[in-house]
Amino acid sequence: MKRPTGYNTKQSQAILDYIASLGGSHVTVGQIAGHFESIGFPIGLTTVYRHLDKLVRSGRARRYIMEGVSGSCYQYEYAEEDIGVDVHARAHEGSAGHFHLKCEDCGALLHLQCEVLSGLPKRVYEEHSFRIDASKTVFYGKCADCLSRDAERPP
Amino acid sequence: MKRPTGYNTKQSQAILDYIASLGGSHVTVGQIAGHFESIGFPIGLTTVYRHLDKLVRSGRARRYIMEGVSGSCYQYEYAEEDIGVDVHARAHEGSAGHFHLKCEDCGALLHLQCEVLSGLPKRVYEEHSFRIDASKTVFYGKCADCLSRDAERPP
DNA sequence: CTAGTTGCAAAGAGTTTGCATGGCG
DNA sequence: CGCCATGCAAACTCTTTGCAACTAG
Repeated sequence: MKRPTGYNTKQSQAILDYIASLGGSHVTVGQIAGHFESIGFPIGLTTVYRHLDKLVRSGRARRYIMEGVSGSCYQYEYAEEDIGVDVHARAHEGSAGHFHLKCEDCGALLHLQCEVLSGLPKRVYEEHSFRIDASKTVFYGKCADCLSRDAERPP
Repeated sequence: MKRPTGYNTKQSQAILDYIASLGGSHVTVGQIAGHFESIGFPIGLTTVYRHLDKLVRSGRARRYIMEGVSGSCYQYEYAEEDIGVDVHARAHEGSAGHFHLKCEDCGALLHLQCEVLSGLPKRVYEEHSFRIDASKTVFYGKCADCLSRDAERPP
């Protein structure tokens, strides 16, 4: 993988380490900047944006556009080994990449990986000639917590 | 369905008619405003936003946040009869309501109904206690046409 | 020394809100 | 007349760019 001179600065490494430490959970740029500010190592928003951009382009992170309570914003997550750059090349073969579940009530974003779905991109490609990009697909609905809360106290 | 007094103004009706005429294709607010300007019946951006907001809330339109070449923006599409409000009531029973496939290249919106997916909401509910709202879920990717175009002339 | 990085400030783009005007019942 | 729709302007949020100071090799 191409690695330009001087790329591994403190900030660059810190950002990569941080999103990697989240194990696939999503963060916004603001949350990342906030994290580093709170640990006494502030990183400018601009810098965070630029590094995430690099990481996304090199396949080490993924970017989603998501709707939140107050408008929309980008969310980033670490791209784990098996669903990185090379997924693009073999997506039509049925990548195992996970889907996402977003709770419309509480906003929780969950990972969804189950047997039915792991074969879905392949099936859809075979039956509909449509190549699904799992990483950009989000299922909307209600999570278990909100469902049980509703059951106790109907809306 | 509740219909407040004075709701059917010229602008309101024009916007609904327009997105309905697109047969499920998506448009941005700017495109809608541009359309009405070009036909000699300009509607202010604010008004477009407000009417779309109403339409989304009443279930006659759906809003997606999408990534474009120059940043992200909301896109709207007409909500057809069969994937409207009543899906909510029986989603947890494993509704047969179809999903949508949206081509990121050409914007085509396809209906997706296959055996794997018809049982998906039920499976996900059983395994993850998450109730999927099929009508709000869109799979992103590339349609057959764009795939074959890419094959001929790689990007 | 040189090339690349950093981050403030300012510019952009899309969306929402405040408010005065105007149309329709 | 009274209520609500309309749309301009301004506010807001998130993101990107310009630029001068700085850092690492």
